[in-house]
Amino acid sequence: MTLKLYNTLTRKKEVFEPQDASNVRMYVCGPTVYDYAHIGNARPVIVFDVLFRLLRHLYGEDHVTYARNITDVDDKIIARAADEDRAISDLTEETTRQFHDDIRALGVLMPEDVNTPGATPSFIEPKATEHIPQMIAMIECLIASGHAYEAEGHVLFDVTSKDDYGKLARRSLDEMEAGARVEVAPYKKGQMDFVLWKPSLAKQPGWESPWGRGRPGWHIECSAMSEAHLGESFDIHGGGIDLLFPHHENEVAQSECAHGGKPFARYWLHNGFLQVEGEKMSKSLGNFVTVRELLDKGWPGEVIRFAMLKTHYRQPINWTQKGLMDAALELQTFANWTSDEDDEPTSDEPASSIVAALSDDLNTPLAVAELHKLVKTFSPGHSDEVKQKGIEQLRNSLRLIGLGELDGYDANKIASTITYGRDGPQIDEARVGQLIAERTAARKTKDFKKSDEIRDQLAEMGIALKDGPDGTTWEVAR
RNA sequence: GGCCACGUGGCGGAGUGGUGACGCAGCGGACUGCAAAUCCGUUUACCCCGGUUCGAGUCCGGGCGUGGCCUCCA
Repeated sequence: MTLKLYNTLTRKKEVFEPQDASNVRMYVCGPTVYDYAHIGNARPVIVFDVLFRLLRHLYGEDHVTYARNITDVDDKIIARAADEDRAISDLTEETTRQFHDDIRALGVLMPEDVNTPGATPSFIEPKATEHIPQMIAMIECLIASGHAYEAEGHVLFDVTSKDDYGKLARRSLDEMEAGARVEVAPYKKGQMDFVLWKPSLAKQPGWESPWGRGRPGWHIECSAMSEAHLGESFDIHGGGIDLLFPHHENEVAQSECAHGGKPFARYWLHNGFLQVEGEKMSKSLGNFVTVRELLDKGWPGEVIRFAMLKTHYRQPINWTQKGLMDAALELQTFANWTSDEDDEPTSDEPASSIVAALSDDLNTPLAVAELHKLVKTFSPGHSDEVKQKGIEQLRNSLRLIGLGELDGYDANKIASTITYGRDGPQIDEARVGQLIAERTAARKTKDFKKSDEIRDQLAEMGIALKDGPDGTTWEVAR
């Protein structure tokens, strides 16, 4: 199966050819830990989790290395900790824990899920604060090679020292300088030069360095951590499109200059942006949707994940309540088939149509369409053998996109929880049971007038009935 | 202001030079006492204006709209 990926570097869909098929390496920019992850933060985590799963499927579980960092030193963190009058490590550790809880609920693979104790880990979650020496070493190397300079306690990268600076974001220095709107710090040689290291006040977190006590600039951590865990040159670098400039451009500049011009990441993947109910998600509009809020409200992680994957990763998403509900109902179609398992699986192979869809630049919406088509191949009137094989393929295919845990899934219950809250409406279950018994009795004597009256009465109480072969069941109407 | 994306049926959302993806909703049918659920079938589309082509949602140019980056925010 050929994997094709859209490479931001070339702005084309390309056939993916790893440097070393026995060790495919991917780096993704992770969160800055100072607050709950919002739905926009969750997107790259989910998208690249699917890619990680696909790579493991295509190249073998032992032949993929994935690094997704935690940024735990940053001015936003410093400011938040100061606001809340708490220790920085306290804030970053708690936020990291919350982040892990959230994404685990979204069905995202965690290092402990894939790493074997004692073996080389295939999933690393490096922290910036644990790589300060590597950052300092890289900065020293950049100074020594004439790409960086020290000024007033800062170390800055000289963008004019790299001929092809701007190649990833496709901007020229002239354009950027013409379009710049900010005042330039007086110690900068060029207005686009960016900080590699900056001095820290006594109160701020800092590390001793050749340039005094200070802390790293924003971009250097990813260059240092990817080098430490994936090497100077690796296959895939992922992140949100918003990071393209300046963050990723500057990573390229730092790494390639520190590595004697050796190419940095070979394939750059960027996920699209997200809006909420048609508006930009912003603090000023007060429409930030955190993963935690959605989970607390009663949206299962699988629904959030599925809603995300229904849109191609490069497209913008308009995140809406209706979209979530649609996703919840659609997921029921698959859960209907996968929930009851009795037979031992004979294979863990997903359907080739789903692998093919994912292999075409991670086309998850097409993969979902293929899942529906797969269900149609076995749903009604087929032999048990065909059905069994189909269900197995469906289950394996869902697992490939991280939706393998649908046992007990109940869209109606979800809808009811969302509508009425976790405690639900006040329902007198004994009374409901009594009415249903009365109705059943009426139906037995073919007194359908009375039977329908009772059903109407229950409907007014917010109860919907289902008459099945094994009797009548009820649920909260939505 | 500069640079970059995106704009598909009532809604969501793939595709991207030549047979109407797929899902929801709607409509018709099966099932059901009637419904619900489930299953089967099915109507509706490519922002606007030019151009290229035998043929354009699909390529090119212009316009409009939305969004992103350039500046802390993903």
